[in-house]
Amino acid sequence: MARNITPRSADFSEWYLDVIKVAELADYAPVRGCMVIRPTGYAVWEAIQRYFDDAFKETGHVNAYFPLLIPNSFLEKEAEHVEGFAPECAVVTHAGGEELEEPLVIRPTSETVIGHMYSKWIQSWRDLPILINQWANVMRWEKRPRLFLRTSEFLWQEGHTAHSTEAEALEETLRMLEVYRRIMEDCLALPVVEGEKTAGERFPGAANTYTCETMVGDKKALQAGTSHFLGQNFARAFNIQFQNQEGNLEYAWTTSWGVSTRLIGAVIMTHSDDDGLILPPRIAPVKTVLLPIGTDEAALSERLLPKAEAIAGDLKKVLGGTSVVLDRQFHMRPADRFFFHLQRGVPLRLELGEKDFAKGTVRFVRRDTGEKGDIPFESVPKVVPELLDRIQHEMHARAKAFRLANTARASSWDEFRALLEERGGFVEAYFAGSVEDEKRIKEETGATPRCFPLADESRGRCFLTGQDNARLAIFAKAY
RNA sequence: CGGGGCGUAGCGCAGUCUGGUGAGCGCGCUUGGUUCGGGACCAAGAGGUCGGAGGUUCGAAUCCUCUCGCCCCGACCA
Repeated sequence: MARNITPRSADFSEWYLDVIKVAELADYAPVRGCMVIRPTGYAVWEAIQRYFDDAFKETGHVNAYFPLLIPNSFLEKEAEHVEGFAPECAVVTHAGGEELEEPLVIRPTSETVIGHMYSKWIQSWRDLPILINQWANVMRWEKRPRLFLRTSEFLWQEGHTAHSTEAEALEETLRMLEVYRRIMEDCLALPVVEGEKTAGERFPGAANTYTCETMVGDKKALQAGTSHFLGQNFARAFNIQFQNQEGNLEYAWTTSWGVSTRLIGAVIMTHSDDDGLILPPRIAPVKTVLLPIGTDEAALSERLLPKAEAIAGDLKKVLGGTSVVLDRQFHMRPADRFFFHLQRGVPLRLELGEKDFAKGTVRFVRRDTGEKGDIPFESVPKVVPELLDRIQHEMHARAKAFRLANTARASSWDEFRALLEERGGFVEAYFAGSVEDEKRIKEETGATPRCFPLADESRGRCFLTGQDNARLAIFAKAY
C-alpha cells in the first residue's frame, strides 16, 4: 500500500491531488489557478492529442491557428455569449507601456475571432463547408480551480465549422460527438454517455449542445467533451453570409466542439487507485517496463541485462520505441523500483530475475489488477501486446460496470431526492422542466441535469412537473 | 466571491493558547556498510530568512494589522 497517498476512501480530493503529485503529472504554477504540466503529464496529453488529431483529419478537418487576444468588442456581438463568458475573462488593458484604446480579452474560446475571419473568407456556397480545428490554450478565470479539471489556463482543441445548410451542420455536430465518444471509450477507456444538454446547461450562444458525460470514481459526473450546434447565431453576430446557388444571401450554419486537458483528470479519477496512477495502455507514455532483477553483478551483466536488452528490443519493434523502458535503476531495491513504476501508472511490468532466466520466462505483473504470470522469452512480443489490449478492455469494462451499478431510475421527486442523497451517482428520470426547475433541483439536491441520453428515446411522465411525453434525463452531482 | 480549515526542511507534522537559553520529529535526500522477487536496517551528514509585508516588544514561528496561497463546502464553469 502506498504510504505517500491519501486513501481514496478517506478523501477523494486529496487522493486525486496526491496521485497527480506522486505520478509527477502536474504541479502548481506561481499564478493562481494555473498549473505546470510536467513531462509525464504532457506525454499523456500528446498521446491523447494524437488520437483526436488523426480522427479530425480523417473526417476532413484541417488545423489552423487563431490569435490569443480578442478585441473586447467581439465578445459583445453575441448577447448570450458575452453574458456567459465575460465574468471569467482575463483582459489585457496595457501594452507597450500604454493603456490600450480597446481592452483585449485573452480567449476563453474562439468562436468570435474565428467567426470574424470566416465572414471574410466565405462569400459563396462553394466556399463551404469550412472545417477547421485548432490546438490552443485558453483562459477562463474560474472561481475554484482544480488541477486538470478546471484550471485558469488550459490546453484544448476547438473545432469550428461553417456549413451551408442546417442539416449538414447538425450532422457535423453529431459526427464529432461520436468521434469524441469513440476515442474516449477506445483509447482513454472512459465509458461515456452521449447526450443532449438541457437548456440550462447549454453553451452560451449555442442553439444546442451535445455532450459526452462520464462518471468518475466518486460517482460524480464529469463533462468530458462537448459539441455545439450554433445554428445561425454566430453567423448573424459576425455576418458570415454566403450566396447560395439561387444567388440569394444566406447566413451560414456553424458548429464548434472541444475537448481539453480535463480528459487527463477524468482518466486519473476514473481508473487510478490507492497505489497511484493507472493509465490505459493506449495513452500510457510508457506501456511496459522491463526490470532486470539481481544482486549478483556478474549474473546481471552477463546474462540478465543482455537478455533484457534483447527482449526490450523485440518489444520496441511491436510497441514503438518510446513505450518500452528498460529499468536500470540498480541503486534501488527491487521493491522500490516496482513502486516507482506502479505509482506512475505503467500498465504492465516485466521482471527478469535469475529464477526467470533459468526457466526461460519473464514474470509479468498487471498494474490494474496485480495479476501475475510468466511469459516464455520467445512469446513476449506476441503476448505483451495481447495483455495490454486485455488491460485496455478490462479497464473500460470495469469503469462501465461501475457506472451502471451506480445508475438508478427515479419516477417521483421523493424517490429522486432519496436516490441522490443515499446512493449518489447517476439518477435517470423523465424530465420536462424549465431552466428554473433545473435551478431549483440543483439548490435542493446539488444535482444538475447532465444530459438527455441520445441512446434512449423513450418518453414518460416528468418526475417533477407530471407532464407527459417527457424525455429521459440523467441527473448527477457534477464537477 | 461567501462560509470553514490551514501555511514551520522536498513531503507529513509538533511547537503558537501562556513571547525568552540550540527551531524540533517522522519520511525522503547525500555518503559508507549490510541487505535485495511488493516500500529494509545501521552509522554519519546536508537541508529553514517558521508563506510575505508592516507593527508591538529588550526579545516574535508565537501577539496585532494587512496581504498572498492551498484545501474543504457553496455559487460560476471544458
